[in-house]
Amino acid sequence: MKILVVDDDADLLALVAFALTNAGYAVVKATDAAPALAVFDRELPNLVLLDINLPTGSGFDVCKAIRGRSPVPIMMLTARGEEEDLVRALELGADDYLTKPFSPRTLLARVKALLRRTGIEAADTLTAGGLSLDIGAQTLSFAGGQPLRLTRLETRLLQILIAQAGHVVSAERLLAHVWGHRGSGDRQLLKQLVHRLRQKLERESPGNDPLQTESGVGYRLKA
Amino acid sequence: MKILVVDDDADLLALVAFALTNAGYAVVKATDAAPALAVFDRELPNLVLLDINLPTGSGFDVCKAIRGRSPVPIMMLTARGEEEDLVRALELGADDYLTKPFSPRTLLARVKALLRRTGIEAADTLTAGGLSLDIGAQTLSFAGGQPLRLTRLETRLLQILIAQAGHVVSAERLLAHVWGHRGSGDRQLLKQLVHRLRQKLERESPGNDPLQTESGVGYRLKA
DNA sequence: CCGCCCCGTCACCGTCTTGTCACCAGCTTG
DNA sequence: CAAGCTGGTGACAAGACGGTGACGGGGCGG
Repeated sequence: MKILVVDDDADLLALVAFALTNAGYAVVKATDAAPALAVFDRELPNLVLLDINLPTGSGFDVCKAIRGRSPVPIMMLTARGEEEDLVRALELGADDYLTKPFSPRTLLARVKALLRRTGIEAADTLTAGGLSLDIGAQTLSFAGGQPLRLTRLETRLLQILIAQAGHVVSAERLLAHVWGHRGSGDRQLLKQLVHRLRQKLERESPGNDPLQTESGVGYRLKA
Repeated sequence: MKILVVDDDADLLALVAFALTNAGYAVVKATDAAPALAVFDRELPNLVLLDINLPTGSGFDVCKAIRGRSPVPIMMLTARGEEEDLVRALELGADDYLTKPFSPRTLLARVKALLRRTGIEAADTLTAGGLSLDIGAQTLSFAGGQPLRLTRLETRLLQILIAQAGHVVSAERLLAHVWGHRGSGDRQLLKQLVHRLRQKLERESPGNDPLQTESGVGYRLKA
């Protein structure tokens, strides 16, 4: 589940990104109107959090532009006292709004409700390099092949590797993402998990290991 | 399809009731917390529209009380500026919310969306993969076969599985839908229900189990 | 009141998942 | 070359998970 956050206030942006990331969402950021659209086209997020006040161009234009190319749910962020703007945004196709200041808890509850409302809950698949990971169903599909069942840990491992496809992901980061802080420093866990996942992949598509070992650093998924 | 509307504003109540009635729903009304629960128990509506601000007792208590006895979808009605209350309601088990003022058109769209999402569509029969479920009669028919009698829980289980045919439905979601929040986390209930349903289906159509187990995730109905 | 059905609960079993240990090979370093 | 580190591999066991049978309480109709 990928969320685009657009706000020119760097502090707020960082806070929101932190809260969402902690809740398991992938976050992409933009601080102005034009970059926001560029990031949108590149990342195709599942939800957009959009500030009304942007340095150049307003949130309205961004809202309208996004709505012109996708039915993705949009939640506007407004300062108190901008209620009139709000109405305009809703008419332009925004789905919901949130008044600043708000707590991370509020943000998460509203984001979840909006996702539920628009029915985009579990339908998130990550794709890279001929692999397609369905996180909800815990399955992995090769380009044109039938789905392969994965375990919980294997899914978590691939989730981050596919999201970062082509880039090395450090062992520490993998450990933190798959096991939480508990597994910190235990490379053996990671060794075994990679080993077992490779066996599964090998059986499915022999002689083509997409998991590359970066000695002394971590692992990388072939792009 | 019966909808309970709870609001102390008589004008709004009349307006909402009018819009819903026109759209073909049966509407029952209440203007305060205690009567709302009484009406709920008597009428067992399929959906609840619930104002947060009530003369005596708050919408929270009503929401919690209803959620304690039924997984019926609940949509909260809030005035602008009550966002904090909203979060609490969502955490208490409300499924969606609507901010006043709203147009009748918006109301209908959201009510329909919520009913669709929770699988309680107006359609009395759901069909998928050669199975046809009559919710009102609690019967299931195979393609070309005679109807099979189901229990209440079996009907609720199949209702969501058929609505999501071909897609995995998580155990958590099944538990929430069949038992409400009470059954949360109790996989044994689900195990037994699936077991009993499979026995019934097996007797009816041997060697053809449409319920697929997705280990570690949930169940899926063959499309 | 009695029997039947629904369904919550317990117990047991086989399978799968996962943490842990042991060992090996390759590379680097002194 | 020896020692140490890193990564790959096999094996084992505890625990989780799903399937199954059985028991019994509560509600309902006869």
